Amino acid sequence: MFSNSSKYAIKAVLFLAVNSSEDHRIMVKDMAEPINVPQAYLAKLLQELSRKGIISSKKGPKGGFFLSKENSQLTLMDVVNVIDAGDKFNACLLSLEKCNADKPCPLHDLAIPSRSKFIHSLNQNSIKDFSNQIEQGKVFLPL
Amino acid sequence: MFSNSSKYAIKAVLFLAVNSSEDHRIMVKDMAEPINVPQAYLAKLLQELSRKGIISSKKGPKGGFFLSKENSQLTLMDVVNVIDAGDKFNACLLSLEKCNADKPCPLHDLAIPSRSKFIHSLNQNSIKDFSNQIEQGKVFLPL
DNA sequence: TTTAAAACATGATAAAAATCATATTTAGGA
DNA sequence: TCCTAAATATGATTTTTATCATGTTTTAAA
Repeated sequence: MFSNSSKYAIKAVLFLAVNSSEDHRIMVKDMAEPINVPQAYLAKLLQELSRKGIISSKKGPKGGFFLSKENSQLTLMDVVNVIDAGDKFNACLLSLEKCNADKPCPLHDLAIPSRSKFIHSLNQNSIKDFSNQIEQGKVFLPL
Repeated sequence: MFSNSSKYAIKAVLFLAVNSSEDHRIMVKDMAEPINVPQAYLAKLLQELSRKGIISSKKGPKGGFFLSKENSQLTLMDVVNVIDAGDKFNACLLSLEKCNADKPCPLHDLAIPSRSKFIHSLNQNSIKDFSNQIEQGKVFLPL
């Protein structure tokens, strides 16, 4: 479903959503271990997310990464779209070019309805929504 | 979701289900193009499926691959379990070790219910069921 | 204004997945 | 029996993904 990279990116963004703010930035080296992602790889991912405007950053001493108000209005779909290119969520499960609702492949009807629901949630819930859920103890982080 | 390899394997098995029989075997070179899979790669996959008892084969002239009655009682889950190792269908979407129904990760409840349904269908429907659906024109092959 | 701490940019290496190639074994038919 | 057509076994190559490493730029603070 998700590549390793986008799993890492999601974990990082959720971590920032819960733990960072405009004036409390977090350095790569302080989040790599808590979210269990190799530090150098995480750095690369965070830089890309930052470059694409998904997260914010500040250079130099006391610098680090954080989510702005605007950032946390984005969705996890925005996050994975930056990391994994290509429209993987709308592709046929068997990668059949011709597969569609009219001429469905054998797996289409088994998979698409539930998948659309999932995609919809990814598109509807903002990052902020997720961090709220975490803070309310409805879902859990140990990442 | 599925690796490239298991997509190929599923396509091959469905093709055999519809087109082959105990006494009408099909050669790699005659199925590679119809199902749109590189021939040498397909050969390797078919050989593995055969070795693991998912499909049947006969060597030598007039040989080829086919599904026995028993083979077609297997499920697509059996197919992918042979090709993609590891319990990928029950793993957390974020690969979190600690994620479970009691302490769900933020994506758990969005994904698991629909995913379980899909997994259930993969486990319940036999290959024969799928080829029936194809023959009845309910689902379509162009692979 | 100098120093050091941070992100940033870029490229190198490693591991995994996909693809290709080829020699060996089996079996049908002349 | 011999030839040939097929699967089988095995390994090599390529491509993609994941990971590591290192020099450059920015900026806070002494």
